[in-house]
This record gives sequence, C-alpha cells and structure tokens, in this order.
Amino acid sequence: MSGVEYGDPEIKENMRRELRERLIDAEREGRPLRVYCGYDPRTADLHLGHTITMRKLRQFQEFGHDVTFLIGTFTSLIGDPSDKEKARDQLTREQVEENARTYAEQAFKILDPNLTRVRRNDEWLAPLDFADIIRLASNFTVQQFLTRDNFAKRIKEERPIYLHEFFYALMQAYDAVAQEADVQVGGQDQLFNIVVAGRKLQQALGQRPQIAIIMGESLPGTDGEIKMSKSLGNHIPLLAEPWDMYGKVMSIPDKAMPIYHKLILGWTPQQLHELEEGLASGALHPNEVKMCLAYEIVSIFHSPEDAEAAQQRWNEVFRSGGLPEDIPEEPIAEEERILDVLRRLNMVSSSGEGKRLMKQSGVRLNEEPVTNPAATVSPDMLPAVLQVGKRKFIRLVPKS
RNA sequence: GGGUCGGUGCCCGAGUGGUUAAAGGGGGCGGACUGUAAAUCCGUUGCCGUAAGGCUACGUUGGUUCGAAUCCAACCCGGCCCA
Repeated sequence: MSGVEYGDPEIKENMRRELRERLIDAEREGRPLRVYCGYDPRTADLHLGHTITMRKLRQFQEFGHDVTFLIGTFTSLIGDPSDKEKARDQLTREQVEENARTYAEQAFKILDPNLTRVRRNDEWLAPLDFADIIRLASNFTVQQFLTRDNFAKRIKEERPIYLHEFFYALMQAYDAVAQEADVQVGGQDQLFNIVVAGRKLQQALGQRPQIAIIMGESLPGTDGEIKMSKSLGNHIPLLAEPWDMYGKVMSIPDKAMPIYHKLILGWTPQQLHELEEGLASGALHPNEVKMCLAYEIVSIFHSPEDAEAAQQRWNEVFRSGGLPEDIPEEPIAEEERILDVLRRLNMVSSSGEGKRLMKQSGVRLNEEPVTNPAATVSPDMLPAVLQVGKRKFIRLVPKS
C-alpha cells in the first residue's frame, strides 16, 4: 500500500482490509488477483507521470498477480468530455490503433511484457446498446455524480458540465465489471471512477467490488508546480529522445528533485531524507544531483549508454559553452540569405521570428551574431556552424 | 420556450466607433547572470515583404458608417434565473 492515498483515512483502512481479505480468498481459490489500470490513448504518448501507476502494476506483477494494461480505445474514439477543443478533433480509428500499439511498447519499459495482458475497452464497450446503457445508468443517482469534486467545482464556478461526461464514469465502471477486476490502480483523479462508479456497478451486477489503489502523489511537470500533463506542455514523454529527455529533466526546478527521485527512481524514505539533508547543508550540489537524476531517468527509458552520451553532450553544450559533437549537416549550393536558410531548415517558424531573433542576437554564424536580416551565406564561407538560441545547431557545408 | 449575461490573440483577461496587431498577466522565445534549460533581471511575442508597404485577426453571416472588436440584425454556442 505504499504511495497510496485516498484523502480519507476510513477509505484507506477499508481498502487495506479488503485487499488483505481478497488476497486470502484468492490464495484459497488458487488464483492470482486480477489487477488493471486504464490508459487513455487520446494523447499520442505516455509520459513520466504515467509511470507511477505502471510501477504499482509492476509490483503486483512481481507478486505473481494477473496484470492488465488497459487501453481506453473506445473512450478516445468518442472524444474528450470536459474539453471542447479536444472533443472537436476526435481521433480516427487508425490513429487510435497506432497510439494503442505504441502504448504497450512504451509501457514495457516498466512492465514485464511476458506477464502483462494488454486489452482494449472497445472489446466490451462497443457492443453495448442504448438499452444496456440505460440499465447501467439506472444504478446511479445524479446526486452521487455531483459529489465528484470535478463536477461540484464546476457547478460552483458556473461552468458547463455535459451530460455525456457522466457516461464516461459509467464506461470506466463497466471496464471493471467486464474484467471482473479485483483491483484497479489509478491516480487521484480516478478516485470517483474507481471507488464510487466502479465498485458500485460491480456490486449492483453481483460482483465483489474491486479494491481501489489510488496513487497519492502525482508527478509535477517540468514547471515543478502542476501535475504533469501533455495538454499543459510540461510533460516528459517516454518516447523522448535521450538528449531531449535529459534536457527536460534538467529543466525541472530544484525543488522538484526529491519527488522525482521518489516517484520515478523509487527511492526509499531514508534515501530521500539523505538527499534533502545533503541539499540543505550544501554537501550535495544541486546541479550534480540533477545531472545524476537525468542520467538515471534516461538510463531507465533508454540505456546507460544513451544516458552517458546525453550527459556528455550536456557538458559540452552548456557547461563549457562549446559546440555539441553530433551537429547535423546541411549542404549549401549557392549564396542564400541566412534568414531563408533558417526557415528552410525549420530553425525558426516564420521569417518574422527569424528577424526578431537576429535583432536579439539569438542567431549566430560561427559564434558571431548575425543581426542583419539581409545577411547571406555562400559556399565559399563554409563550413560554418549556424546556431539559433542556445540549443539549435546546424553545420552548413558547401554542396559538393 | 422566455428573461438575462457572456463568446477577444497559445491561455486567462482589458477594451464599448478612429493614434487598436488590440492594455495587463501567464506561457513561449531571446539576452544577461548562474550551478543547468533552476531563481532573478531585461527584451521580445500575428503572417508576408530587404524595405516602403500589404494581408489576416476580436463566435458566424450580413448591415450602418469616411471608419467597427466596439453600433444594428439574424444565426450558432455557453452560464444563470424562470417555464
């Protein structure tokens, strides 16, 4: 039960007790517990925040339980309930398929592929007809739904709540029923869906209610403040390239380091205590600590070799102020405006931006700031390194 | 269905006829500094154009006006109240 928090000591105690009982019963029946956690494939990639529940699944896996990585394929086809922007660009079946496929791959950075059941909820949600849905819905009252924080808050703030949002909870509840789940793992935002909706529906349909494992802490994003989420743009994707991932970890504020150590590296309370002490006393250098953190994280999701390379490049680019080693090359055939080169190579998104950067000395050719928008490069000046800001480099070479 | 308030740039939000590409904040980007892309400070932040200038933009479509984000009409969408 480590890392678990319900915001209510009574629920926690009940869940602890039920889990114990369920383990005993399962043991007697000679079967493992059926454990699952659902992931929404609407956003194309999983990020570090998702790994918290995955690590919990992994624990169950290590104890020999039957773990399902559930992909919310059906849900994503319908669109986001709470966000109109997203509801508009609903995913096509192909996109969902593609996301679902890469999802499992990403998840296997944490989960054991041989012990993980990967399922999709369209298996059982798609066949339901309207009558089925009404029958399911009849197990709940509107008041029960309105107790949900998310809804209560929006009522108070006089913001819209769409009717179909209620059905989202219902669909998730049915996931538990369809799988006859013993245990469902989720984040804080899933408390209602798991504890209220899921358990109640299971009971109504004659099943034993699942035990909710609600992960107490969520991982802050790269801003260090708000929960990591793709839509806020503060996420670190599991699919990020080593160098990118390393840099993103380095960009978190110092104060977020302990929680990253705790939730991503799984450090013990004692290790964390030593970390905090060390930082407070000055015995540990924050920059060194963060580089180690970045190194470890890249090692987990890529490899120690990749981590090593990323770290080395980091040192080259930022600590010594020099150039990275593996700069992509671009041949130049004839005299061309630098502005046009930047645009052609997507180093800037518009020529307006390019000019702005030049004005601000953000564009350099061989270390020399280029401030004239009309400046050109010609093959006889090459090779030369074109740099935008601190981290975009391209080596221009004469076209042979 | 009726009443009423509202829909502004990536986000939040000011603006109620003209010097408004649109205050302010957030975010992003650049620079300085540093221990990193942390913190802080400064700058910048629609697109095209070497430039002059042009184009697009304040829910949608029309209209009034020399001139509209601002006024009018219809429509679409949301909140609240009433039915």
